[in-house]
Amino acid sequence: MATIKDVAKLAGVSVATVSRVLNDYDNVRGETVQAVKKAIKELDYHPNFLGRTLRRLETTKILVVVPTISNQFYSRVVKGIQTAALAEGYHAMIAITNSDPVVEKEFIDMAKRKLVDGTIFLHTTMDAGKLSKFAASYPAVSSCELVPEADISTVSIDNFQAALDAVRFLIEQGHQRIAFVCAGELYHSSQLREKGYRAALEEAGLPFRPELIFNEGFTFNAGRRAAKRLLELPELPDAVFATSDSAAIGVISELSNHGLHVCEDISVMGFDNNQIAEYYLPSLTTVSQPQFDIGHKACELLIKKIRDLACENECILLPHKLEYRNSVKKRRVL
Amino acid sequence: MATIKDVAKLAGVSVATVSRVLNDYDNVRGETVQAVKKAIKELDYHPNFLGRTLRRLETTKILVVVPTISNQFYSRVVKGIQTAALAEGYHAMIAITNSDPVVEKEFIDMAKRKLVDGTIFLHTTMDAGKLSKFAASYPAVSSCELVPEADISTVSIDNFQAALDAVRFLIEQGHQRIAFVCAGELYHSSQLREKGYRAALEEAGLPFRPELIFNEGFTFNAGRRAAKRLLELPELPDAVFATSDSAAIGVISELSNHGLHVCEDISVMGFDNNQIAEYYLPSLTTVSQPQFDIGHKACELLIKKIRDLACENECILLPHKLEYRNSVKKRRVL
DNA sequence: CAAGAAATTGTAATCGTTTACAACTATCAT
DNA sequence: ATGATAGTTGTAAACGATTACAATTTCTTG
Repeated sequence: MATIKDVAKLAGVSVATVSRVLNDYDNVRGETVQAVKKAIKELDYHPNFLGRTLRRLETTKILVVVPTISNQFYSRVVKGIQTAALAEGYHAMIAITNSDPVVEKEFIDMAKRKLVDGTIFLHTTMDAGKLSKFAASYPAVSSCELVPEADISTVSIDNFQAALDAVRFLIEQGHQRIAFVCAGELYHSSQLREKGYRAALEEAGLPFRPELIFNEGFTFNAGRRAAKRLLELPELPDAVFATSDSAAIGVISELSNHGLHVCEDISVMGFDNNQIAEYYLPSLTTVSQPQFDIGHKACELLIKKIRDLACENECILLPHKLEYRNSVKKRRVL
Repeated sequence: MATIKDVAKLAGVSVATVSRVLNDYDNVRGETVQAVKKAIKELDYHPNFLGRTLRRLETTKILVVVPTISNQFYSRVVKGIQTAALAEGYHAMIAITNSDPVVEKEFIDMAKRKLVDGTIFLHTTMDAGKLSKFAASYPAVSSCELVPEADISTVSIDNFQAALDAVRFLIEQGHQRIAFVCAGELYHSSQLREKGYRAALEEAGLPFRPELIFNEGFTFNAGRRAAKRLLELPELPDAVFATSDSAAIGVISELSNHGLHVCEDISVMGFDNNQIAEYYLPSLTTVSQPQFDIGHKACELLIKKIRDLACENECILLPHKLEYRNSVKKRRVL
């Protein structure tokens, strides 16, 4: 493998001059530049990044810690991150943790060991204390699934308001017994959405029924499990609000297996607005999150942090939107 | 940021000794080890990876070049890669190119500049010449979407045989007019599958009808477009074989919009066996690819290459399998 | 207790680059 | 011819680790 020395020797100049050519300095004579470029080509030389990185102490890489990429939600956020990163000359590297703290720790180590300039967490298993401490010493941003009380810049939607809006809509359509499929205490977003759900019931004067809360998770199978349990209730709900599109589809799938027609017999609403929400039959009424923008903004905040670790933390909420499709029964207009 | 020097000073030893402690050498006195570890803890020191990497000229990172992660197919392959990598002490980093040659080039540069030890392409925009040249100088493996004639280790399924099996199955179920939704010349896999499709027709003595070939692509919308065109045919086909599950679902969705019932009125078969194939209504009969295993094997081959760049190239074909579900009409048993 | 062996530690070179600084060359006004 | 100036180029010291080799200390044994 050719190094800068080989190039220097072949071009008959010093390594410093080669380096200057490589970095487009304008204080090198035209002829010299040509000679160096010729040597580079001849040797098929590619500067070793580690040398530069070590010297400059910057990698122009950022790490994105993701629980999974099977979920389209995250893949869209990642795309937003990557776009913003590229625009500023950074490269986004994705680390999939499967929410395994051990794996996550390994990747965080990469950040601590300066293999990347900064880290974006789309979900972390760290608690507020650990995360705050990490963010104090290394550029980092938390997004999507936040850690309450952590001292770090964040980007997400207003999960409380989004759920409130969704359930309000269901109520407006005449639904009263509304089941809620959520992911439990482990996910802050789920808790906030549950608060929104309750707030909507309360403002409409509807009773909160604990038996309609299904703490099963975000996945398709979680939705299925919830639907199975729900079908055993003495009285069926009018509507189901699931905190993810996957779970919503799991619900629909299971209800269909039992001969129920979603929309006609029972309404189902999702969350996220993944592609599947649009493509499913019936297409899914859902809460749309600006996934790309979330990623984009998170990356911008991170780069700000990379440039000035001491800069003020920002907590950004981006707007959500209801997406009206065919899984929710419309109020009959009299 | 603390460096090894700071630790050495605080512990009252040389940097060499600290390094030995860091790397678990057994020729350091117990007390010294303790002193060094204490200093490390006190300074919250994390060895800078770049120093080590530069010295050892290995990064223990591998790069996975992916066109997209929105497609579950790739995310499962990536999971296989990551698992195999971790088992050998490597970390997989994912680079999303959107099949943009410029972006891909940037990431390939990372490999050339030694920021990673090796590269796995799940799809590349390079031609055979470029890819072969790259693979000759840098550890690399090509997988999933291969480049014909390229000199590089590969892992995939036997796309010809898989399509042959699929179409044979459709024919066995009594279908005769079988449409084919594929991705055209850009994708070698698609071409091979078309050959398999033709071979199956031929061996059954069925005519090949060019008007039943729909070169639209792998996506949901590709499937929709194909279905739209297909609905304008003077005579409807009995079955549609799509080269991806997404496209198959696009077909189903569009056909449903026109009041056709998939399975009863027309059969649809997919390819890949993504989660959606199982979850869709109707669930999708499809060709299952061993996605995890493909990734796993590809990573193994890559690590072999990293350890010995000159080792023989291997071209591995993994077994596929038909997954029988509810989108294909069964032959009536008389 | 001396001498050699073994265990432990330190010194300094090294990986491939960047960059401060010095040094050299050419140009030009005086 | 001289000195100042600007434009090029080279020298050598970083960056933060690892590691060959040398040096030191400790242990063993006759």
